[in-house]
Amino acid sequence: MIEYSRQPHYLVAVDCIVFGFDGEHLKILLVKRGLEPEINKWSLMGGFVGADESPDDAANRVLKKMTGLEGVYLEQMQIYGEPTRDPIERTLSVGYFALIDIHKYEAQLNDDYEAEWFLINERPKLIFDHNQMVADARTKLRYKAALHPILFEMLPKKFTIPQLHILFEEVNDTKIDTRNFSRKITSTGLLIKLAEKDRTGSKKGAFYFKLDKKKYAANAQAFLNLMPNLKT
Amino acid sequence: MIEYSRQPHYLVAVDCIVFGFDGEHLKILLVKRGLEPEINKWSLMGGFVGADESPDDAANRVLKKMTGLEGVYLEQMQIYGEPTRDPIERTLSVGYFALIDIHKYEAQLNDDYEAEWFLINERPKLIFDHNQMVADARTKLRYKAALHPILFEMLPKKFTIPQLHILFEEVNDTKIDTRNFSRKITSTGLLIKLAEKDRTGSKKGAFYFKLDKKKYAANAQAFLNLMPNLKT
DNA sequence: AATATTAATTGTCAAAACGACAATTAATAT
DNA sequence: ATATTAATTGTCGTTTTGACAATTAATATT
Repeated sequence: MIEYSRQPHYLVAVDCIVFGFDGEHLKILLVKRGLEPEINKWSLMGGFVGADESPDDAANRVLKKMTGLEGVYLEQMQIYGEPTRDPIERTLSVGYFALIDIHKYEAQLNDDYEAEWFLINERPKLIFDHNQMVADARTKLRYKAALHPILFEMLPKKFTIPQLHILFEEVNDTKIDTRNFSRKITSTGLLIKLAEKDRTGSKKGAFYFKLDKKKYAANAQAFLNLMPNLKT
Repeated sequence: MIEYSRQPHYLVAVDCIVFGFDGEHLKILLVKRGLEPEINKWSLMGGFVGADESPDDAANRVLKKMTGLEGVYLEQMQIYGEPTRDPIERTLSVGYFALIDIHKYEAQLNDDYEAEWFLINERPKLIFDHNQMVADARTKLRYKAALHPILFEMLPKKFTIPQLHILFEEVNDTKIDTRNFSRKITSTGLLIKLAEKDRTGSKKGAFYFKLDKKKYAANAQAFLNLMPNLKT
């Protein structure tokens, strides 16, 4: 019987930075930790990787368990593996960021877990290295969203250009010219204009759009230059 | 004494895809595996993450041990964690890709390990999921290199535009117009032209350039659009 | 019912970047 | 001296960008 003798073994966990958008601000979903140490402190959604699952499986399981949602946009970020990051026992954690439609979540809120949305800039201090994870996720979200049309994942199926516009500004923490933005985003050819208008936001109303799934899939790897290189 | 009861523990490893460039082709450095199972088969450079080191530390240690090189460009790729990827015992592996100056390595070749450079397209079948890792690394290298000036890492301190040009073509497996390429690459402002010329490649000779480290550091996060959008 | 108001959308335009392709240059080889 | 070769610099029409103006479609006000 072959074996890898005398190599140390570790716990492996996943932690998810769950991003949502309430129409005005970028938010993250946090939970009160349910086990010692640091019980009842705010933390990211996470859990240990089980014997019969991959880290990706584990992240999906954790999200399903805590939010009730399946098929969520999930992206592996990086591994956090400093030897002393968990005071109890060496644990490596795979960081993921998730983009979810905040309204979908609220619809099927699971009260078994004390979960709460926080404005990204007004979040409480988190346990362990979770603060660093959030900072990294924010950076990665910006990076990815500047090149790939992923922010749609945080909006309902039908959305308006102004909604998308605010979301882009929030994620990038900058002002973007509305006029240039709508032209650029429609020129990607990824949006299908619907007949219906959203009249809640303004007098004129803004047309709803939906995503062209085929083109979305086809453009998943291409670079789109969705963010302007602001001059001056 | 708090503990995380009854959670499974796993081995955690690192595997490195080491890229190099011989002036003509993109290559990867492989080693003959030194332990069972699959002993003497070709594999990536790897090792287990020790008790007192992070995965990043481990990757650097492995590279130092097997190539003698320190301070190598190393980037975390993703974790490979399918439950059955290692037949002996569950092992999760963090994949890294490394870019090294092939000549630097040859200079201090360490014969304790049977290491050999292979053309990226003529490599032998590798153990476990290492073939997938190489494919992923290639994709990620392309992605990153299209936006960030990292390919310099595979060239000597002094290099010529034609050298860089061939490297870009190799990495992206496409032809790039020489005339447009040299203008684009110099217009980034990242290169400093030296007085000396390389006369080995042609009659006219090509000027050597070196990297402007300051600007390189400043542009590490910016997008540069280094690859043309080939039309037709 | 006309008018003011507001936010969405479409227009304009100059500057910059892009990419196809030509011409020139600096060396060596004949 | 001339041919040859690869490096480099030029040219130019097209597309993209981003600053900013004008128009449009609705509701609210008078």
